[in-house]
Amino acid sequence: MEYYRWTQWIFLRLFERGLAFQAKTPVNWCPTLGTVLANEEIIDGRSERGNHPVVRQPLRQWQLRITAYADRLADELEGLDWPETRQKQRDWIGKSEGAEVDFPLVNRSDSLRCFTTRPDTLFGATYMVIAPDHPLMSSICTVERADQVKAYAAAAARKSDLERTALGKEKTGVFTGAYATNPLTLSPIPVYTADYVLGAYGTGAIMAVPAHDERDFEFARKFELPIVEVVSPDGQLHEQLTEAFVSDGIAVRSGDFDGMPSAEMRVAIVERLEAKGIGVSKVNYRLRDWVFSRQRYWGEPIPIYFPVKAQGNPQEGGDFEIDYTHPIAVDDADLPLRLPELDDYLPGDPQGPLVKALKWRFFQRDGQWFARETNTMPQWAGSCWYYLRYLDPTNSSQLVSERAYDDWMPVDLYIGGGEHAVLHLLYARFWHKVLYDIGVVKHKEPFSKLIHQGTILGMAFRWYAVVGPEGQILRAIDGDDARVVKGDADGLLRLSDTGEVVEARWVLEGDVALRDGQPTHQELGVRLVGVAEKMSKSRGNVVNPDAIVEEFGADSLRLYEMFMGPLEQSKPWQTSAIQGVRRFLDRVHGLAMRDLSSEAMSDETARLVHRTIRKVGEDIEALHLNTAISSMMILSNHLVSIKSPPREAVERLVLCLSPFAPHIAEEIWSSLGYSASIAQLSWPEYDLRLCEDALVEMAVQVNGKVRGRVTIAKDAETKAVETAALADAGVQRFIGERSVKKTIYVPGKILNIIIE
RNA sequence: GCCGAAGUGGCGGAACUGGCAGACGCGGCGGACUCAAAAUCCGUUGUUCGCAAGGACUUGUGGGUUCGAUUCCCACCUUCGGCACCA
Repeated sequence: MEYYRWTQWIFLRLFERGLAFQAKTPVNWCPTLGTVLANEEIIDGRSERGNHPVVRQPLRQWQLRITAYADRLADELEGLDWPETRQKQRDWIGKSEGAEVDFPLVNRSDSLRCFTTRPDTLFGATYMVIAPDHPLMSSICTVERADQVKAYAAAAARKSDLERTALGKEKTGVFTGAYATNPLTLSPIPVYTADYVLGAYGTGAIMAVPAHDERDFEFARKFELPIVEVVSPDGQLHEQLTEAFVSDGIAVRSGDFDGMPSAEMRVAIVERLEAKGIGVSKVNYRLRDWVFSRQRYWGEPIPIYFPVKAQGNPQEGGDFEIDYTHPIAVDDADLPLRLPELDDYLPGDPQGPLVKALKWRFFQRDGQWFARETNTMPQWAGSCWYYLRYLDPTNSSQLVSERAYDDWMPVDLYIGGGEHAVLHLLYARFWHKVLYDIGVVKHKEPFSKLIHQGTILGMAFRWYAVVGPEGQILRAIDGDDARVVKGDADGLLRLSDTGEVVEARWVLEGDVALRDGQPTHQELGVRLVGVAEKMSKSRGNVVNPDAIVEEFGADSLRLYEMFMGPLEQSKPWQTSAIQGVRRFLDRVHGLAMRDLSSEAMSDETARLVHRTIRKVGEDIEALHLNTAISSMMILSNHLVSIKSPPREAVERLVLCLSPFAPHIAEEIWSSLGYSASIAQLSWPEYDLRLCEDALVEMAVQVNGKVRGRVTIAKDAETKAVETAALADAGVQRFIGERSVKKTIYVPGKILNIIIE
């Protein structure tokens, strides 16, 4: 509650600055969840959570004006140490520069404004398209067309995104009966409506230039509209275009602009339009404002209330009418605004379940009734700024103290799943920037370095079952049989030679037999192919970490997860492989229990110890945790082989291991006789001189192939190396009688002798 | 379709800045211990030709640059992730 007090506090700052506002807009209403979802939370027309259908429906909603920050959100990504996610966010924001152009409507005094990124193709605009939900729609369409247009618009509204995409890209649309004038050619052009134009983007209307836009080209073909080339690749005129030419070129059929290159013309045209007052240069974003209200109980209450006209006492069921046009902020001093107790907090009502809390919802002040907002905030709200509150969680007077902020911020390394690449990470950056603007934080960006950890996949082994018409298994074939192909029409797998239908079948790691080194089906004897996929119940390849901890221990699980491979990579879980890290931990433990020598380390051991310290330290910095562990394994293998391992070496190994396997390291440390925690110690130092060898074993190549090796001083002179190399029997054998043409010597690396 | 990432042994993976491909681990094989098994320990393990010494081949495919390419360049194939009528 102390936490969401500050979430509400931030909301009020957003509200004061006009960044939180109400709008009655078509939203993505999910009847099953009883709530509204952001575009980002919908995948193929279904909810990301639970996969329920979603419909478009107008509803009063709170929105956050993230679009006001679009430019900064895109530009300030520059300089962050982030992976590909930077580009993903830029794509999501989708900045596009162009112009808005007015097309006067024929027989009317007003015009239709459209957005285009290609003002240079304006002379080729042969028709216009407006979105089915365009506000001017009902007024511009002619009487005789009205029914058809209305039917089309209604059908488009019903279509979910899923249906729109499932129907392929076949263009549909109807003529509205209206005409507009191309402001440069002055010819009248028809105005169509089609759902390939989106009401929510740009102005909801486009000028269609079929010669230079693939979608317009397709539409023009279908409706037999004129296609006029105005940009030519070579400056020549072409009559019949077989496809849209979308690249830049040379202007043709464009009056006094003829001959101008596209880039230049874009500027010139906008200047002309601006001079005439019929156009303006304009930047648009794909990013939409963020629908921030949810119709659920479990969310921070939105600290806003509204005046009410009431007949009687609305707390006791009296009639009331809420004036949503006058939102009033709750005083900061009255925060947090808590959730009321509710018997039934299931969602369903489009205003949210809080409408049922009459005592909470309505209150009276100076004889006037007011009603609280019954929508609540989404889950994202709290996660937008938790990294700040973590620094100073008990502070009751400030969101975060300056001292705590300076001690910790910005976040040096943020490790999070790739699924948050555009949702959470964009929202959090937006809030951070607002907090920056009001002086709560001092950095423009919260997270300096970002890493997405890879998903751990479940491993399953495939074979193919040849199935008969009733689904019975006729016989089994190898999981890598090349004859298995996917049918184009039905998507079923078939054998390319016999045409029989086959199905992929799966067995788990534990049921795989090995024959001649090949994974094989225990009973059927067919070859299996290991396939790593996202863990899912249906495939049965889910691994429960609790069971792993139970069997191998928490340190083994940690260590194995780090040892599997690069942090950022998706990698398959192999329960058999965790045995390896468990063995390693057991060996280190066993090592420490042995009779340790207190004598100085041998030169060989000392070198390995110092090298390991360096390697592990560097690998931790670079987050190469797998190779850090492997170098500790090398050291432990070495120490195990010594009759009486030096105590000094073992202690340093345990110290290196402690961040990776803290529990067992602590345990070993205490059995080595120390009472203080190993976690309190600082990282061991290494001696650089011991990390480098004076002598190196160097490969000698003859014509690029390794034929021998010599042990020689690291920085030996070319002459000395050549002499040593030529003395090597293996090298001599390959040179024989032939003469040496040239030698290439890279000190410490290689000597390559080129012969005739 | 567009954008991004990645293809290395039976498997997970390693290889600094173009310099000995396969570290480390799993699995396999052989051995020790054991009545036996498990656990543990030792040896071995890319493919292939060869009795052997030794040779040839090998980092998705095909080209290129280079004395030398897993690494750089071009084209293609495959897999994974994201976006998908954004004018």
